[in-house]
Amino acid sequence: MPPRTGLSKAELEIARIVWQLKGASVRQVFESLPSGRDIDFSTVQTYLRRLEEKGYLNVRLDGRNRVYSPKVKPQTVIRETVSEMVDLLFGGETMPLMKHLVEERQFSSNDIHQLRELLDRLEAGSDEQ
Amino acid sequence: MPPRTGLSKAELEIARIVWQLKGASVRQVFESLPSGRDIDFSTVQTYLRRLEEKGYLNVRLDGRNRVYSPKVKPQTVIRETVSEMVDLLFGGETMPLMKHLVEERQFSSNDIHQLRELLDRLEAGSDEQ
DNA sequence: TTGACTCAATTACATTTGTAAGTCATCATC
DNA sequence: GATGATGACTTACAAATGTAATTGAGTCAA
Repeated sequence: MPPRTGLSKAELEIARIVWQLKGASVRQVFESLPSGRDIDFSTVQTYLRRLEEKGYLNVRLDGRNRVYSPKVKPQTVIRETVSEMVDLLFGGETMPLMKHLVEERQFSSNDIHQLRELLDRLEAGSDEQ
Repeated sequence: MPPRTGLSKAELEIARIVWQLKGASVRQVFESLPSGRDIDFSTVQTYLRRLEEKGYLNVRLDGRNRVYSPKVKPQTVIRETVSEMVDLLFGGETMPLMKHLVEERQFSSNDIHQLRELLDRLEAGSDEQ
């Protein structure tokens, strides 16, 4: 397979809907757009087609409807996108992003608790190597 | 001022160099490109011009050299870019990104230590409201 | 059986982005 | 004072992106 080329913003937006629905027709995606998001049905068609062309989605025919489903795992797309962003904004270093997030975004005390647990688990599990 | 439009990847790359140098001529930016990054001098010129047009950089003339300096604070650009990414990838929720980062990226035990401290400070300081 | 719809497929088109070439002025040097 | 480097400024141009109109076929209800 040719090296996937990145997703544009609009494509990512649409891909996320397909991921959530775990496969969907153009119409389903169209109808799942958040209310503020006012784009044409045929625009959605275009994005889905491009996502398929780029190798991110599979298509199958259900009668005469195309049903799109994830091909590349969301996990993978997320990893790649985040990685690119870390490179671009922080020269590839994760810690500055972590600091940025902790300092600039909102967390409930429950969130903080969960984060602590994540860190605990990390340390516990970091016995390899 | 017109609402700044987002930065493209190439523009962000160049902007970061200007931030680091805290102001630089085209040539200085050009020479600060990492060795692998092989783009033309005039390409750098174009990116800097666009960054200025978009309102992200200031220019001043030093003799016949243009010296570009940050206009919008890096902090702000970072906040906006991260925010957009969180919206796009995680529907605006920060926690899933935090989990992703903790689970998918590498941290030294010192990093983990620092993160714990950040969280401590957060909780300590979260007395406002 | 004729609209009204729905959908697939194709085509369109302006804007943005990544990248650079061309032109003209200036400066330093030979 | 011709020549080479430097840089500003202008222009270029293909690819990617955001967005949609058009066309044509199939389906359903009246």
